[in-house]
Amino acid sequence: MSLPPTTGGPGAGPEPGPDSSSDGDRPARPVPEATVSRLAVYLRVLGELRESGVETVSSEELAGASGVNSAKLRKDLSYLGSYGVRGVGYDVASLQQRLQGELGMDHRQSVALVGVGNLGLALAGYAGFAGRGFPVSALFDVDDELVGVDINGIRVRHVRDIPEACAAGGVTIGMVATPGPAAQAVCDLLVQGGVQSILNFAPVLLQVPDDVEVRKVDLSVELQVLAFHVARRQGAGGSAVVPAEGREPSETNESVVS
Amino acid sequence: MSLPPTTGGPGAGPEPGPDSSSDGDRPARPVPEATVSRLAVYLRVLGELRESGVETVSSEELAGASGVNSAKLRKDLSYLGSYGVRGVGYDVASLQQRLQGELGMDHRQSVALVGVGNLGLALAGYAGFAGRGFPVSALFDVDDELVGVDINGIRVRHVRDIPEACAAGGVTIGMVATPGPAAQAVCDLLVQGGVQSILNFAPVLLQVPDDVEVRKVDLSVELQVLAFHVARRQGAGGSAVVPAEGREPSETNESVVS
DNA sequence: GCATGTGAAGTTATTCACAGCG
DNA sequence: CGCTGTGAATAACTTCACATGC
Repeated sequence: MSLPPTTGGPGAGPEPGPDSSSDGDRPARPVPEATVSRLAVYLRVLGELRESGVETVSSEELAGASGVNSAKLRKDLSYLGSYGVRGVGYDVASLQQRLQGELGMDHRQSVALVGVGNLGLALAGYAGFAGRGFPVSALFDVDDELVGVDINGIRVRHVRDIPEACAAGGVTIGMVATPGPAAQAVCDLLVQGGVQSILNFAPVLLQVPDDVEVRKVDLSVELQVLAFHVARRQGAGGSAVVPAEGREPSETNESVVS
Repeated sequence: MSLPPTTGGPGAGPEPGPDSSSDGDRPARPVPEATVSRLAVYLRVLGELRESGVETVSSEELAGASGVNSAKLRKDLSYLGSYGVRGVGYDVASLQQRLQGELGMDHRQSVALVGVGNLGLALAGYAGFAGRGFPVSALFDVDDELVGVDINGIRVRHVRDIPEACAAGGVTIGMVATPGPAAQAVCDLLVQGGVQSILNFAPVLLQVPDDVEVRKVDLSVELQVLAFHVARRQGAGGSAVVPAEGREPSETNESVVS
């Protein structure tokens, strides 16, 4: 029960070298993690601009539409090299292409979704995925009622088929939308199938090998951060608490997706 | 088209003083933003520990179960004051209570959800919300097919009722799960209804007054960050790109939830 | 002239390492 | 003696401000 946290090694010490992959070439251009998330945002905005027929944008404009300030945007883009023209701005089409390349959109990304319950169904049907280059191409569940059912033209398969199906289908990204208790087992199956990137919606900490990347989306955490700010605004400073008429938080904590 | 970004002022210059609010009292305990998100995670883990009958945890254990290192956890908790016992650890129950207070769980949090489509339905039924103190208490949509329908015992109302219903129901948090183009209008209605915290699932940047807090959950961005790491691993360093057999990203970009 | 690209300064967050207390 | 709480050191990220080049 005391396994090491996400990133770190077994506990020995800090990692030996900055990059252990055998490529050996360039120091693998260090794009800061914070920058990567924003690149994805810029890419969407560029898509919208392109549809609107805009051919060129300044850092100021693109930044404004992305919700960041222009200096940050320029610094972010500078990690990819110079793709702007001084005194003019950026060419929308070519910057878009550059970002797509950088964000791995030139590799085919194949997404598998495990857990076709409440949330899973929504994710399976989420137009934003297919529309942005991440078509969900495989569905899995344990429920016999669901296995065999067609959703958006994709047949739900049993989770036991995950390793084989993922390996065969070249799945690069797995999404885990199962109840918490099932998540780790499912994750292991995905890893077994060669999946190296996992988006986890289950409220648990997934344990994975060092070469697998996990991102977690925790909706309750998002709400709680908002609740914090609500409390901050209303309750002001005090430490004493208002009893919140007639209802205590109580220890209810069933957790987990449906 | 050149509205100022989220936080900053009109753009004149740096703010005059460190704190311009008129409270004047304590510097309003500065809990770092990054810490707040983690407090929510600790709170969940504490709930699980409590259910397991654990009465005391060390920073090491709690940190491990939360996916952070122990120093960070201790520093995070230190912003709330000393609630641990040296040489022993933390009392699970009292720490849980303390965190609940800090995260606004002692105020009643009432959540309104706008957009009962694909994703909205899933969110409405997400057990994790109700179970963790965030019951969705109001549903809204524009679709006449949906208005009037009962979902989990809650009747869907028309979006035009948002201002009145939110004000009357004391809604503190609004969730926007509409298609992108509708999001801003919906957001305005929520703000009109007095909602000061919004969780936005639509792929657009919401424009709100300074006293309203918005958090954005963008699933495509999450996938793209993962895709970036996939590409980084496989494609290695090179700048030149593999044409990805037979399919270009193309300019398809319909975006938006169903 | 004008907007990019970038060193340098500033800010925020993480980690270290150890004093202090039960 | 063990584990918390925290100042100090480090690292990551952001913002500033201006040289650079079209």
